[in-house]
Amino acid sequence: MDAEKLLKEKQLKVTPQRKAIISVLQSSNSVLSAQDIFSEVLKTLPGINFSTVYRNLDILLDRGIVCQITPQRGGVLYELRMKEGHHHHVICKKCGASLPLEYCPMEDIRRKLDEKGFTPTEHRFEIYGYCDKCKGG
Amino acid sequence: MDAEKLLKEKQLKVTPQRKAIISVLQSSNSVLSAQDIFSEVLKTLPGINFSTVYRNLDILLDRGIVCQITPQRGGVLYELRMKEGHHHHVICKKCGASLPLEYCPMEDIRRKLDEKGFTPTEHRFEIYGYCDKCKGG
DNA sequence: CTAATTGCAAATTGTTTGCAGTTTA
DNA sequence: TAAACTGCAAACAATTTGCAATTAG
Repeated sequence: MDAEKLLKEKQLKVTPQRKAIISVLQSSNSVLSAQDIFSEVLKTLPGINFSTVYRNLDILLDRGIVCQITPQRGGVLYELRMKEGHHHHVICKKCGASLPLEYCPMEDIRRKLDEKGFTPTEHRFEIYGYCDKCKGG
Repeated sequence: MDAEKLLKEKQLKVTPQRKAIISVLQSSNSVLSAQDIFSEVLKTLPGINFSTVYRNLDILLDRGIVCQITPQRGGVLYELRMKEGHHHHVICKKCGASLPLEYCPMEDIRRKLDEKGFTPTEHRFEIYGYCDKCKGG
C-alpha cells in the first residue's frame, strides 16, 4: 500500500512531509523513535521541522495508520500498522528488530473480563527479549 | 510486608523518604504517577524533593519493588509489585482503578516463540477499558 | 567513618503551541 | 477559496544532573 493511498483513505491531505514520514516507516524493518523518523525524513526533505513530524505522528496514530510501542524504559517508538488489523510485537532488546506475532491473548480472556464486568477498549501485549541472531553475546 | 523489610531485603538503606514512598504505593488502590506520589508523600514529609522521588522510583523499579504501567497516551504510572510474582493489569480509563488479572498469556505462547528462535526476557500485557462502575457515562 | 542518600537549583530532554505564510483539495 | 498544513520560535512538562550537606549502617 503506498503512502498516498493510505492518506486518502483517511481523508488526510497528501503532503510531501506525510509521504516522507510514511515512507520511512515503510522501509524500516524495525520500530523507530520520533527522533529516528525525523533524522531519516530530513534526508529527503531537508526543510522539515520536528514539530511537523510530531504533529503528523499524532494524526497518523489517531487514524490508526501507525501504532506506538513503549518499552519498559525510555521513549516511545512508532511502527506502521499492518493493514490486516491487529497484531502484537516481539521486540529484540539488542538489535531492535520487531517481529510481528500471530497471536492475541484477548481472545482467551474476554469471558474472564466479562465476569468482572470490565469492558475492554484497548490493550497491549509486547514481548521483549533476544532474537535468534542476537542471542549469543 | 512492610516497607522496611522490603528495603532491607534488597540491601537498600532505610530512609524516611523511601518508607514514605512505599507506604503511599501500598495504601493506594490504583496506579499512581510520579506527581501523585510526590504530592502524597509531601503530606508526611513536607521537605521532600521531587528529584528524590524520581531517584527512588528508579531504584525501586530496578530492584523490582515497583513496576511501571504506561497507558497509550500520557505519562508513566507506578504500582507496587505484588510479592507473589507475576500478574497483569486491567486498567479503567475513567477512574484509574487497576484490577489484577489472574492470567498470563506467556504460557500460551512460549512454544511459538521458541520456534522463532526468540528468547523472551520480559513482557507486558495491559488491558484498558471501563470498569463495572464507570461503564455508564 | 564511609558510602549512600538527600535537597536544591539548574540543565536537559521530549513534546506541544501560537501564529503567519503556504499548500492541498 | 477555504480549510488544512507547515515552519519557526518560543513555551512547557517531565525527568535528570552536579554538588555540597546530611544520614544510615
